[in-house]
Order: sequence, then structure tokens, then C-alpha cells
Amino acid sequence: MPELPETETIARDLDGAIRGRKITKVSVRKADVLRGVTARALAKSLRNATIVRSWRRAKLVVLDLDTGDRLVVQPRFTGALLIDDGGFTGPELSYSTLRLELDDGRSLHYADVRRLGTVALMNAKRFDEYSRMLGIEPLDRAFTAKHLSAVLRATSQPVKKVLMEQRKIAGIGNIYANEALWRARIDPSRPAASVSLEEAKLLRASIVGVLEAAIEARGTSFRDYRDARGKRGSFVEKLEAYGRGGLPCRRCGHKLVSTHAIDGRATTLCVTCQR
DNA sequence: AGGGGAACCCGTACGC
DNA sequence: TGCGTACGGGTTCCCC
Repeated sequence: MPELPETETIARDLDGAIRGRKITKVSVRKADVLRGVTARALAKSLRNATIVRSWRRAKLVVLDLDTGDRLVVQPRFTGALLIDDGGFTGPELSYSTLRLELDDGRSLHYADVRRLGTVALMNAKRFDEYSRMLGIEPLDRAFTAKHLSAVLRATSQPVKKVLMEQRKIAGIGNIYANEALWRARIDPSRPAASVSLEEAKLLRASIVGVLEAAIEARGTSFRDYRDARGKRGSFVEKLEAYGRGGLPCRRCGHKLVSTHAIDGRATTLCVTCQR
């Protein structure tokens, strides 16, 4: 489930690997991943375009093209952007939905087992409109404790749910919301508006800290996530809350509790040290 | 405005 | 063992 650190890892890998490469051929095998563009139109727009940059916004991998268009990939749960150096055989190719052949003989695949991920082609105007709908980047300088506090004060929704709202803060999903709240010792079910400025300072530092550490570890591969080389991220070993229900809290030793009470999503917390 | 629910998709887990 | 069904999970969209 690529959240910010996983998407950042993919985008950085691709930037190093295929920046400057020209797309020579486009094959669409499963057109239902496409959004707002037909297979035919996508192929026409991408053929002979050069990839000038790969970067991340929220949980999106964005490939800037020299045509001014942007290829925007949202991997959701099982999507992966994989570079094929020529070694891909049957198994690696079986879930490929889209293949971009490059001018150096390699290919970039968008593979997605469950196909809930999406691929869109946007011109600059449309991308800006879309990006404007998304919230602040938590690793941006502007993401201060004051900013976070203002976001939280505006609603009585559970603080965990607010952290995951992409229109408010971009890139945090279920795993890192659980982790950040554990680090900050805040109960995920608390009304967001009840979080004090002092607590918001600690929460901001916890969010930034866990995201940066996860990027360092190349992400969390709990189940499906793979980077552009098909490799797993190692942050799963560092998780303190997510997936550890019933296991002892590494801070106080009490058993962590799992619930689905907030927005129907798996939440794990230490009821002793998260208040 | 904010909340609830469905749709999207298919591998996996589970029940019989 | 085989078959059928429920479930999960982020985002979008529709309706109340």
C-alpha cells in the first residue's frame, strides 16, 4: 500500500533510472486502469515523448513529459512501476497493464494485480487543478505545528481520520497515521480539535520523523508493495503499532489493542501510553 | 458542509 | 479436495 514513503521511493528510483529517456512504443493490456484517457489517446500522446522528470505529490508518482503533459500514477494497493531491463519473463509480465518501451531498450511497466490503481494523463492546467485539491505536503517547510494545529482545530473528527484526509494533509495513509500517533502518544480516536498546540508540535515531529525514517528504509512492504526494481522496503521491521495488535508495546510493555472503530479502518494503539 | 454508502478489482481466507 | 462467498483497502462519487 504505497503511502508517501513508498511513492517517494518509486519516484526517486524512476528519476534516476529513466529521466531523459524517450518513449518509443506504448502497449495497453488492461485499459480499465486508465482515467480520463482512452488507450488509443494515451498511446498517441506518449509515443515519442521524453520523460524529463519523475517526482511525487501526495501518493502519486508523476512523470513529467517534454510535451507538457504529466503521466500521473496512483498505485493504491497493489500497483507497481517496474523497470524491465530485458529480464522479465511470464510471471513478471502477467499483471502488467501498461508498458512503455524506452529508447535504450528497457521498458517501464505499470503492473497491478487488483487493478484498483489508476493511470491518468493530465495537461499542466488539469494537474494544477487536481494538485490544488490536495493538502499540504508533510515534508514541506510550511507544514509547521501551527499549520497542523489549525487543521486539527477545524473539526471534531477523530484525529487519525483527519491525518489521512488527502485534502488536508497529503500522503499519510493507515500505516503511518497509526505510527505517528503511537510516537506522539495520542489516542487516535480523540477529537482532532482536542489536540493542543503542544501536542500538535509533538505530532508534527512524529509525522515527519516516521515518514523520513520510512523513506530511508525504502518504505514498508507489509504485503504487496515493491519498488521500481521489484524489491521490498524494510520499514516493516521498524513498525511500532501497525500490524502489532496483541503484541507488547515497545514503550511500556502493555498489550497493543486493535480496533476498526475509526472509519472502519484497522487501528492499533497502546491504551496505556496513548492518551 | 459533513456523513454514509457504493463502486472499483481480484487474490486470499474461510466455510461447507 | 473443490466450490462458493466474504473481505479488504484508498479514493471518488452520489445521495441525504
